[in-house]
Amino acid sequence: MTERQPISKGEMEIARALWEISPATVRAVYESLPNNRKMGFSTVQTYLRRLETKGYVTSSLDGRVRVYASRTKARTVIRETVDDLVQRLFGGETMPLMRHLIEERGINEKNLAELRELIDRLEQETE
Amino acid sequence: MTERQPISKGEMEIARALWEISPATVRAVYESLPNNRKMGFSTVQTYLRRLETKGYVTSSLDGRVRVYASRTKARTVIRETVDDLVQRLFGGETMPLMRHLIEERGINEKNLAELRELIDRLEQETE
DNA sequence: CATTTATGCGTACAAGCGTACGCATGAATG
DNA sequence: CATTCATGCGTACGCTTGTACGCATAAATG
Repeated sequence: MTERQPISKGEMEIARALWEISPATVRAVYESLPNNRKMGFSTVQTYLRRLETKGYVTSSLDGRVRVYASRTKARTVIRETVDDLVQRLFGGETMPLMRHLIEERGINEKNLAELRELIDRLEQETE
Repeated sequence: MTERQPISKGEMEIARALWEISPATVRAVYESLPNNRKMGFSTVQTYLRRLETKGYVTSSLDGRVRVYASRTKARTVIRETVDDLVQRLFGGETMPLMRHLIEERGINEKNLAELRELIDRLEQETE
């Protein structure tokens, strides 16, 4: 695994936006942000530039417009980020986070069903 | 809820260490850190000072040794932190994180059982 | 063609972060 | 008692982060 510089919280939002629509221009990323998330165009530009420096995205000029594309898979970034969080906040244990999610964040009917399925599947594999 | 300044990753490790053994001196916190986590005594000291400034912990002098105590409940900090993460990395959806945890982080036999229980209990409450 | 609009790119800048040193002072040890 | 050890407290310092401005230039519009 290539050693990348850690991604920051703000960069993460942009990385996420990008890998939903990659490849995309700064404007496209900017406009894809949730409406409530007020962040200037040039801020997005800076984040994308930094993400490129850090190795998370690539870019190339299409005419004179720069187009950014994800370079690191979402799964990878998520894994690294979550691992780090679990390490720092729960000493490396997964279950406390699990518990927290189930107990403190709303899980609806459908999610419950899916969760059950996931667990079933995992149990299959385990034995 | 009192508006606190956001806690940083490093501070979080120390906050966690503290609420496991609070009240505790700098040294106690320092020594409670996992062995692999190399961080200087004075760094821990600085983190605790900053945590106090930010309102996460309190302290008082016992003789000439300062004793720190948690002031914000673990649950609260965890909620804030996880909410933020889920927002930035999953656009506010809980399930993707759930899925990630189940699929990408090792969950053993016993955890599976507990998970099942949690889900059952939640299902009771839901209806 | 003149003007407005959009973009790239360089630069900025204060606040926060991670990590720590040094000094003064009080406690412990020989 | 003299020396070593531990701690509080002030301060430091380069790096990162969040947020953005300004200029040059190219494209679109009137």
